[in-house]
Amino acid sequence: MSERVIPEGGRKRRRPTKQGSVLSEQLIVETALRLVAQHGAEALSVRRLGAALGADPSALYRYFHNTDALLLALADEMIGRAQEGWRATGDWREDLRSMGLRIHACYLSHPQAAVLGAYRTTGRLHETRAVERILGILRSAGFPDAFAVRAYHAFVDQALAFAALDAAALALPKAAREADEAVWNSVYGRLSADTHPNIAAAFPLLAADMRDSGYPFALELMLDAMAALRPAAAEA
Amino acid sequence: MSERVIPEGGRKRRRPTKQGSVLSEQLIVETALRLVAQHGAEALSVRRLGAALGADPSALYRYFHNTDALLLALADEMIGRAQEGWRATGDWREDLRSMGLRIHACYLSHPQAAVLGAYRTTGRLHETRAVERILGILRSAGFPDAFAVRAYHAFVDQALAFAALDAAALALPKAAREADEAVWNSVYGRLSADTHPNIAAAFPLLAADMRDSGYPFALELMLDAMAALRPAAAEA
DNA sequence: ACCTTACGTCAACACCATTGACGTGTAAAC
DNA sequence: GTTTACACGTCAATGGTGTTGACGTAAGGT
Repeated sequence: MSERVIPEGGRKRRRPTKQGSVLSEQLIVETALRLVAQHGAEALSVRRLGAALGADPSALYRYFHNTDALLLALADEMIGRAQEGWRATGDWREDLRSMGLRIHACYLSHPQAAVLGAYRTTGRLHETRAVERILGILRSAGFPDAFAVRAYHAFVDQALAFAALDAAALALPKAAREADEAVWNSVYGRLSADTHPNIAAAFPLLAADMRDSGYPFALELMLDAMAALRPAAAEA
Repeated sequence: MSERVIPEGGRKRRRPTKQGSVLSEQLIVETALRLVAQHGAEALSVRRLGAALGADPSALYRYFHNTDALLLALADEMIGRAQEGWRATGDWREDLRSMGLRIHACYLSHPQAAVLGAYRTTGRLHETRAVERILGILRSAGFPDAFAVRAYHAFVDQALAFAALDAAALALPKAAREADEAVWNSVYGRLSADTHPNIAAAFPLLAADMRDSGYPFALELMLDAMAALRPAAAEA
């Protein structure tokens, strides 16, 4: 088939499908996200997406090289949505914090899609913009480049990793999620102080804390550590 | 089929397969892990696992309710292996560090199972032991319970989240993984300094750093921050 | 030696991603 | 205004996947 996909820029002949939809990369991405939001991640297949679009499944291959390319497009769309309306304040800690929490929150609002895309490198528009911004925050905070790069890497991966972890828990089939949650009371709440003294001593606090995401606190610890390592010359 | 699976305890009639293997839950788990380790994530399918065992694929359903149950069994096996031979040194930082790195490394060695198991709460033996140990490290380091619990949560979730993130990248089909890696050179290396000044300035460092996991550095930052928040009374 | 039944096997089902061939309608060329 | 080229939606087929019900055989208890 040599090359089936035409880049979105040069599309002219928009022929409607039998059922009347006019396809586009954008429409496909939006429909896919909607499909996932409504019926869960496992509902995303080429066949079902084709049906939801009112088109033959194989028509998608005119827009995306394969399903993986489609996933990357979904991932990038979500990064874009996370950054929508974000503004730098000039306070590096505050800017990193808000960026991290936004990414986390946005992925959690589409748990099923987050699971699919959080760990991909897309190289697409929204992603490069996010990278540029975060690097910019760190470099203009006065961190030397070598440190800024390592800090960028740790920060971004932490945000995406927690987002994926928390999203995955949310995206679990209802039965499995409830079973996992019940384990805290049915197993950890009943461990003997003889065999598990630390769990027994901390259990009430533990059960309460595990209900929420560990990300905000982990993020705060990371920012603390970065602040402590910031060159004295850069301090305000 | 009512109930096809017999719990491992009550198995008596071990009939060899046509090709002579004698199946067991343990053998299946081991073979699956070996399959994944040797031939990559894609090699793990019921059919291929059956072939590797010298048995009809459907025989597996006599041992596991479905593939999800099989993968959970793999994950449980891995938690055990991660802690095998671990010993506390009494230095809380060193103990947390070694525990975190072990979990991370162990999950990475079986990415396919890690992706599915990292965000589940099993409440099984190996898991409760790990929780007890980590809480113990923090409490006997002198952190008050309320802080120890939050720190435990952040620590564990960060280890699992990074493990899942890095494992997911490894578990990608070969083509997709290579494409993601190539993006760093083909996209980020070619961004103009006009539109993306920070990326352009930091690119060589960035490309080098992104090749490895961000976890070790993120872990170190977390330990730094915890050390700074440790009550003065507890300091040696 | 007889029963019971566990468990390995077989065949079938429903789904999946992907591809090559085909023809039609569109937009550009003249 | 007609013609022409080809983009793109459609169809059919391929080889993969997990899962299940029916079946017979050999193992274990008696």
